[in-house]
Amino acid sequence: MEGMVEENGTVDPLAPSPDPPLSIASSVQSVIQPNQQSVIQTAANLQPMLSKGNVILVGKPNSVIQTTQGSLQALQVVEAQSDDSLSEDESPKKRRDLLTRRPSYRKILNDLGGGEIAEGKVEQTSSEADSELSSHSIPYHTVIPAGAIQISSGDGGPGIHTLTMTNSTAGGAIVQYAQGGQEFFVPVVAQSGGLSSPGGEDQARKREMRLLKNREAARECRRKKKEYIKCLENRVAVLENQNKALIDELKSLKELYCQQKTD
DNA sequence: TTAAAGGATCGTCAAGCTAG
DNA sequence: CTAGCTTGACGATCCTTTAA
Repeated sequence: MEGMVEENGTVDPLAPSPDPPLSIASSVQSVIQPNQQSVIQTAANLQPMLSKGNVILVGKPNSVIQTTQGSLQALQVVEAQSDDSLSEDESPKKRRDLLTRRPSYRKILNDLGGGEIAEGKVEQTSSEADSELSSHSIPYHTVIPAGAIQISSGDGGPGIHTLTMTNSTAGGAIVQYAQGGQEFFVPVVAQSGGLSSPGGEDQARKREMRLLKNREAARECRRKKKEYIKCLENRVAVLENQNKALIDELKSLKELYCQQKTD
């Protein structure tokens, strides 16, 4: 690929999601938007690529972007760290942590600003996520204490129309959800405290509750992850378009220059 | 048609993070 | 400090694709 910024680097997913592809006129001004906190990850030896107009200086941490307007934009350069760079005597656990731990999607998308993932379990911002949810029929349910009935209104979740409590007993109940033509059931355990029970039973109930919550949390987490990945894919597409436009612009300017030279 | 391979999804555990 | 939330990892299961 003969791209400029992307040739040797990857665009950081944390960068705010871009506006629609820049017009040529504006893209000539700056590859990196002044108000965007972009991070460009590059190969080690990427040389300055433009001699005039925009200069992108990379290759060393804490580099700076200098624009024609004379304004300086701090650039955080993330040095690619391969697995090899981790010391060998690092314990497997620590090593694993170093490799895997990353900011939460909520944090990332909060940083993104516009691309915030819906907070809470029943909000949804992206229509794609909507379709995904419907196509996978992910049960968007809410844990409620036994004995209580929660009616979900329109904004309470995508397509949850009716809720009915069945089989309500002292120990718990089955909550029945109807979503479109589908129905699904969720066992709900009575919240501890209201019932006197032997310790073991209480423990087991607590565990059930914890597992249920974690199950839902995992679902939610996976949904966020998918949405986040879609965000990234969209961003890649936009940046590729920008890149293409810039290449075309460069080409036409070159042609113009050559033409004028021969005249 | 069927078995194998590979991918997707799920539930669970564990550890980090955060709000109160 | 603690309870609850979030998320990577892992194993199990299901689903789809592909070759025989």
